[in-house]
Amino acid sequence: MDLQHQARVFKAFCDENRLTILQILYSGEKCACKLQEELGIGQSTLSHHMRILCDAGVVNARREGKWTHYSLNRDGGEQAVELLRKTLMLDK
Amino acid sequence: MDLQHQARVFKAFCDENRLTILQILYSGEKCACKLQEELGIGQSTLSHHMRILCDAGVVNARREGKWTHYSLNRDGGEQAVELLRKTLMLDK
DNA sequence: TCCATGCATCGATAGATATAGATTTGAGGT
DNA sequence: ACCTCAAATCTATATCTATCGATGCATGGA
Repeated sequence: MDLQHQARVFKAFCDENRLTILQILYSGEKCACKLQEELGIGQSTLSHHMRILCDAGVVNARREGKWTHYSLNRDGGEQAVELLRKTLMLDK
Repeated sequence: MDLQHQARVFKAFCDENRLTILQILYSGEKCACKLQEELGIGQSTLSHHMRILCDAGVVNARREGKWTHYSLNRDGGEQAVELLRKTLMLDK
């Protein structure tokens, strides 16, 4: 088991801004500028959080021209839940 | 939704030492000294991690005389998984 | 091709976390 | 009551993370 990878995935859920981003994305795909506006944070800070969420596999990024649109990744989410179940040895 | 509480629970799984502790506890209840020995960390550091795990509700502490024995908390684990499912809007 | 714009990356900094050593607390044992 | 020992708490510090501003890098339009 790759503990480092595991820790990296769960870090996606350790920050209040990232949790808020997930909540916003539940209502559908959103542009980066929209997320930045709703959170009231700097552009580089949002980019930092989106990278962590994408790396964890729970968010998708779709590039369309100049804009990047983000959305929830259901499969990645299911995998994260499964990973937590394994971590806590709740499989059976 | 209390994002702060949510973030605090998931922080339990963001550290490699804490993930290792969970793995060790899967084989059954363990004394603090045993965990400290297996991890090769200081006593105060282990106490710090155990506090985070207990506060997150995924580990139980049982005081028996001078020793404290730690074990996995199944219910707390299930709740953490449920919380993650809610966070990722995977409830159906 | 040059400029404007959206986003990633870089550099710096403040705040949070992990760690260890020292001290305190609490439960036995003498 | 005193001593001993296990574990929590305190204090200090090094590392990590979140944040912002500046810069770089694309893409699209003039």
